[in-house]
Amino acid sequence: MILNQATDYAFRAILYLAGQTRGKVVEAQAIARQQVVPMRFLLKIMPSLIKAGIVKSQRGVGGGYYLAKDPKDITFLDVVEAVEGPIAINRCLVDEKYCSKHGAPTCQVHRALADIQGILVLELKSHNFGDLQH
Amino acid sequence: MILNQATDYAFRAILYLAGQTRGKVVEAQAIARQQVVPMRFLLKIMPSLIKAGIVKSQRGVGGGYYLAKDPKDITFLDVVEAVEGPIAINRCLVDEKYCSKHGAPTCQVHRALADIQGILVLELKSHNFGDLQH
DNA sequence: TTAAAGTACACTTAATTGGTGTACTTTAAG
DNA sequence: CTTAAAGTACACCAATTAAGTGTACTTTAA
Repeated sequence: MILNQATDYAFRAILYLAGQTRGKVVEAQAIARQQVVPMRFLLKIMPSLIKAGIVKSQRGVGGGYYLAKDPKDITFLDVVEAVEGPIAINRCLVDEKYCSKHGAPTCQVHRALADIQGILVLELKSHNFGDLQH
Repeated sequence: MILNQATDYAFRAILYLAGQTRGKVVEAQAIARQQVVPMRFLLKIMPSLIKAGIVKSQRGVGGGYYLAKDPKDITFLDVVEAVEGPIAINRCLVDEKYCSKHGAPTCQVHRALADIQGILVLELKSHNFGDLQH
């Protein structure tokens, strides 16, 4: 029931990029140093943010990263899902084979968990990186 | 960002006990069989539910488990915390040393996460095993 | 006294986490 | 057109956690 370190680093990287003037290309080195993230690990995380359309990169000399959209359009949910994949607070919510009642509608635990997960997803969606800026 | 298997099994065990007539002692064997939980693993989980005051046990011949209180007074949060310990969606919420800004109030990611976690905890608290019974 | 039950604790195997190593590709600048 | 600074790709690794087992023990009704 915990976000992993990669997600935490992703939050910080995006927060940092959101604090730059829009479109400014920032090298990994700078993000890593400023946000106290192991540089090599950050470099491994960034591509998933790119695939998710959250940041863009520029390769070659003077390259780096910049946000692909306005910070207020980047939610916590976007970042979590980009790094960890779709949210599932219990594996029975992903794959029915893990539901001892095989076939969700009869399992009341399943229903309650789906409920709770729904609220969590909404809440993650309601926080964005624009709000964090002030 | 997922509950572990032990917690899932605990939910099912409690759901099963909640479906029995109040105070009836049910042996681990029966819970395991009915809820499709590996018996030995269940036996390892139950003591944490006992420590948390959620179930009680009777040892010896004819022994087993029964709920320590009314199902409606057992929340999902109670069970999660009994099995997994206090909830923390990010380690920076538990131990400041993991917050790159050392000292929470200045870190905006930290604040947003604390917010989200608060909602999650409330939601877990709002579901109980009495509601599941009908 | 016996056998059925829960308890305790050590162990095991596999997966996941958090990183690193090494080689590669892209690209601005000289 | 070469160089060096940057990101990318993919394989590897050590430590931790997850999920489950083995074995010995304690409690207790019959």
